[in-house]
Amino acid sequence: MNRSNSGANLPALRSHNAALVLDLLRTAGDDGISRLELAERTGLTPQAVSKITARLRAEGTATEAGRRASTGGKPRTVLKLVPSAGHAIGLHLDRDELTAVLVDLAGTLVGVRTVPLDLGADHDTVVGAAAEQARSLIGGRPILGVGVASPGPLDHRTGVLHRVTGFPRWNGFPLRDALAARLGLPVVLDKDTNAAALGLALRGPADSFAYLHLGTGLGAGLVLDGTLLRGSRTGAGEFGHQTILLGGPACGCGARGCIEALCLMSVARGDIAAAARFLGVGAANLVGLLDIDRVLLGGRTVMGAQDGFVRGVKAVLEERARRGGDARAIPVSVAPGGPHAVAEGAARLILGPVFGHGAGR
Amino acid sequence: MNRSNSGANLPALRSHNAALVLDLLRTAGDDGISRLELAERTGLTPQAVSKITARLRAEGTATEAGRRASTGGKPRTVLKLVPSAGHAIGLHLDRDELTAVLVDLAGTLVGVRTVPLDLGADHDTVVGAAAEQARSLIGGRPILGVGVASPGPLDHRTGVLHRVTGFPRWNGFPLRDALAARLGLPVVLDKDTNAAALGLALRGPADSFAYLHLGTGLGAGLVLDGTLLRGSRTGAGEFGHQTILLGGPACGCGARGCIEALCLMSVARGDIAAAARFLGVGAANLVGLLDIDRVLLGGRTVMGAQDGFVRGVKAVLEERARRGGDARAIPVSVAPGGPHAVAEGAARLILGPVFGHGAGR
DNA sequence: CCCACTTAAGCAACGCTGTTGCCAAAGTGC
DNA sequence: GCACTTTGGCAACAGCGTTGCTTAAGTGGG
Repeated sequence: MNRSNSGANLPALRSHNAALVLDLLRTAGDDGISRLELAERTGLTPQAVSKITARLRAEGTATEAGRRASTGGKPRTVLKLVPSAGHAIGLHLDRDELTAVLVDLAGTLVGVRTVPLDLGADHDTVVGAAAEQARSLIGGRPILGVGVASPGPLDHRTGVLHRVTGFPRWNGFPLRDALAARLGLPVVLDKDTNAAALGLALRGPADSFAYLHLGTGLGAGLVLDGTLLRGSRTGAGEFGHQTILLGGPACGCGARGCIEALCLMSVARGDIAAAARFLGVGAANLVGLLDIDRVLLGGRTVMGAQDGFVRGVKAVLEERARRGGDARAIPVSVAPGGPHAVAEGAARLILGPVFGHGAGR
Repeated sequence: MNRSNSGANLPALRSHNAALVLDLLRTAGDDGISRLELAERTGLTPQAVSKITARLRAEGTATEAGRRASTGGKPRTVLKLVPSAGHAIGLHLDRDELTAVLVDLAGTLVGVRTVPLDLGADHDTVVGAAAEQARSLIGGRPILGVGVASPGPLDHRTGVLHRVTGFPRWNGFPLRDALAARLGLPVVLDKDTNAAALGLALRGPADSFAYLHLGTGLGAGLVLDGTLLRGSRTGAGEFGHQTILLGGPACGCGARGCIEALCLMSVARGDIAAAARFLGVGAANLVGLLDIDRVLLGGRTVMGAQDGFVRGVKAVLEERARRGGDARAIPVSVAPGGPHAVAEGAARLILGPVFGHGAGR
């Protein structure tokens, strides 16, 4: 059941269990999963699973697809998700570019459109462009909703942008509601780093990780136990302005010794190893504080020197593990996913709740 | 409903709603709460609340206690928790002292015992002493369980201690099961900082905060949206060894520039202001990363110079807020609760689940 | 003082949930 | 070919919150 302060009734119970089963079907992917395995994994009785899957099959969300080998009796019937039963739109509003994707229930990319965008243009132009790209991808399909990833800061719960760095015009603009009104669809807004992290979270099992994004700035998306951490004001993940060198070089934010400043200065000097070490120190702080399972790196700067960054961050974390007497250090790797990763993650803002991955906070 | 990967059936639904109502009764305290207000707050229908409260009254957990003023019709009947309907034991195993408390359902202290303890003694002696103190407080009352707070690191899920700093003998000892076997009661084990934070979390509404504990070491308990963050290996909250001054003075952990080292050195010099500033820098990093609502300070060192620490930490956070253009800085205060705060928090490890504050992870 | 009105809370019937007991279907292997 | 194992559906059921209605217990105007 999802964490909440609200009471639960029978419809809530039903949709909770349905979402749980759907999530297992989604995770199973092309392998499929049998009714009995669903029963084991959910703790429900086989009969309850039969009823739930019958409903899902009736509405077209799931289907029978072959059977397993027998183990001495009737072989198990394999159930699979029907990815085409639902679609979601993901929009990535970047400073100079707009990426729109259409994905199916399984999260598979069905369509992409990328167009130049001037985030400095007026509200109507930008919202209009976003709506147009979304509509051109939909093509008459029933759509669950539209997820929008934008540079922060913003408020996820109200869907209002704050003072987006470099684009003061957007301060206070209710982007979510404006777009929802244009499209007549549910819209969810979140930070770009959060969308990226959510996309990564829904790829695997529910664990804890940090996604560190080094591009023109440095931000983080935090996933704890499979749930995106947004913080009280959608401000969580301000990783770039963590102080790691008191009295260090000045940062654009007005403070001194921020990771972002140290990293970017090293990158500007061409010293990837130094940048990676600074990033590693921040990652080590974060790993200690949150006790996460892994660290993922991404962003244009990282992608330009993947090995150097992974090696450098890994070295710092291994040093930390040795000091602590831990057998294994936290693994570091480059975040999977191509150039549309953020837009695909934005679509997961819509897909997540379908599979019981609640809104978080 | 609590977050979980397991299916929910009718008994689960029932206990979820019952816990929700109980939690509202607990929060209401002596003021009590009416059935209609319970219905509004839970989203359940008034009739459902009537049924649930009838069950709670039948089992003795809740009771009617007076009525509100009329607003033109039948006055609302006030319901209250019956604190004496259940009790829990909290044990605080410190390096040189054992504190045991008995609290009722409302978390009110009913009994305390403090005895000297040598954590360096053998397993049987320590477990025996803990069991004896617990038993002496119970006095025949029905007890929900025993919560144990111990210095870390340890594994909350298995109830096994790891290499407790300075006491290698405990490495790998299954303290939870050993104590449960002695007492014949459910036992939950957690870190002392986590117990303290949980105690603080259950005092007010579900928000997000960090409890920073500065004593012989420096640790943190993190509560996000009312839920204790334990991390994947009960290791979350390692705050003392966050690097904030690269290449700084050496720390006992083997690294350099850890907050703990900087703080303790300043304290040793008698420079509370400097120590507070270091603590503040760590707090600012944490506030940015997790976007929490408030910061609470505690521990013997802080208690010895409360004003100095609060002022120092507050100053750094205010500076941070000014840089970010935020109207208000995150408030800082000294954690409430007397000398038994950790033991009382340990008891909340048992009481929490009764009120739907799940085990977290 | 009475009566209309308002508000609170319970009773009874109900729809829907997952569960239980039972049985048919569909395999394996001696 | 028959005994056995395993899967999965059917039907009856207990229990959840909901709905429609009734009763209880106040206020306040005439």
